This record gives sequence, C-alpha cells and structure tokens, in this order.
Amino acid sequence: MKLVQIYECLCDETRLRLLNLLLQGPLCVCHFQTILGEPQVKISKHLGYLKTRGLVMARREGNWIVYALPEKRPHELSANLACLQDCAGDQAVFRRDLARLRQLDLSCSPLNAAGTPVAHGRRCC
Amino acid sequence: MKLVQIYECLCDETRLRLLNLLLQGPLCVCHFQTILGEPQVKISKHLGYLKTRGLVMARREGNWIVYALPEKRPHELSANLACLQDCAGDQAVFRRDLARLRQLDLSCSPLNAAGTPVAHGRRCC
DNA sequence: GATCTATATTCTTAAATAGGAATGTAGTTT
DNA sequence: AAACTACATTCCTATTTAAGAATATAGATC
Repeated sequence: MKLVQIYECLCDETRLRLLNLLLQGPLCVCHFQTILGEPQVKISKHLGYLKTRGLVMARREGNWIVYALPEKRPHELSANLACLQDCAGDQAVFRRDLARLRQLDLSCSPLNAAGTPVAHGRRCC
Repeated sequence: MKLVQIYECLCDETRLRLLNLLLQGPLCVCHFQTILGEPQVKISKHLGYLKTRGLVMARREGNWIVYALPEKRPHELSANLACLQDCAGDQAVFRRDLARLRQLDLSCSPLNAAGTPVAHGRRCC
C-alpha cells in the first residue's frame, strides 16, 4: 500500500472522524450519520472512498452495511492508524465523536457485543 | 495545529519526499532539485505550501534559502513525522532519495556540519 | 408484491490542486 | 552597474475533489 494513498484518505476531516470511530470497532452507516450529524450522501461517499482504497471493509448485515477496519493491515496502515488514534485524543471533534459513540444504542450493530444476535429488521437509527 | 492540515500536507508524494529528506536535517532548495530530479517551480511551490502551513521553516543563507523542520513541534506534528520516517523506509522512492542525499556534496548547506563556515557565493548545484 | 428501511450511485456544480511557462526578485560576483 | 545564481510568484490549464439533490437498489416486513 502506497504511503501517499493512505494520506490521501486521511486528508479530509469527515474521513478522519469515520476512521477515528472505526478504531473503536465496526459500525454501520446509520451510526456514523447519527454521530457525525452529516447527511447520508456525505457519509456514504466518504466510506466508499475509503473502501475503494482499502482502508475499510464492508459487509452486509440484514438491512445494514457494517464497516470495519481490515483485520490484516500492512505496516504503513497500522502505524498511521495508531498515530491517528494517539493524536485525535487531543482534538475536540474527535473526542466529542467518541463521547457520542459511547452514548449510542448499538442494537443494530455487531458492536452490541458478547454474541447477542443482531436483531435484523428492527428499526435502527 | 489541526490534524487534517497536517495530512493535507502529507497527501502529495513530492511533499512527502521533501519532508522525508528534511528529517535528516536542513537543506537548500537546489539540493531538493538535484535529489528529486523535479523542476524548480515544482519544488519551490511545494516548499511554499509546507511553509505556509507551518510544516517547514525557511531562512536565507547568502544566495540560498535553507529549509528545515521547525525546532519546536506540536505533538501531532512530531508524531506524524516520526510515523512518516518509520514508514518511508519501506518504500523505494524514499530510500532512493536518502541514498542520493548521502552522495551529495553539501558544501552550500549548513549540513556540511561541524561548524565549517558556509562558502557564500560559490556555485552550488 | 407493495412498501419501507438502509445505503449506494448518478448528475451537476463549485472549489481546490497540481503542473508548467514565463517572469520577477534578492543577493552575489566581477 | 551589469551579469549571474538561487529562488519565488504570476498566469493559465487540466484534473481532482467535495457537496447536495435526486434517484436507484437490496433486503426486510407486511
């Protein structure tokens, strides 16, 4: 993976916010919408941008598309994600996003943890 | 310093190459030209871009303008520069640039080390 | 199968960016 | 002061990028 391509993905604030959230675990699109407070197109397109370039992976889960960081990451990527996580803690936007993430009902997400089966078809966001 | 602004600086290969070289110490513009093999306008404009955004500093030294990383760097910046240095070692372009740097005659540069006075006015590159 | 929910894609427009050619400028040498 | 060196800036063009409105699609529910 070329270094520049990683930075091209990181050079937009919306994408930084998405990645910062994904560092906590997989999330579906509607959660990003709720947390960022940005319109659906915007979120969807930036996720698409990241997906095309291999920074995130997507899988369908019922009605929802769950995004996650790739499990196997080349060194350049993990190094930069670690750096992002380190630095994001200092800046208000990212801290606020993480705070909102914690308050979220993640019922439609695989993040609802410990094996609880995902409730397909339930209304989500 | 906003994180996005740092990444905006990093999302161009020419600028990455410049910064990667500057991690070794101060350099003047003509050295960048020689090492990168890119036209003067290109080098100069990217250095200007980095300077405007505070990623590099410039000082005049006789006929030459010497560029250097800022001495005092906010955490986001030093973290990302360290990450860049770490990752750049894996990619051919950056290794080649460093190799060329080592072969250079740095007579016009402050890099010519150990207090040797800089020979103003001598032809440089 | 009609409807609904979640998400993606297309179309269009505005703005940012990169690159080069040509020219300007500051300092140096003769 | 004329000529030269190192570098910056201006002007122009092509490409990329971001954003939103509108529309399309895939799967779930009724």
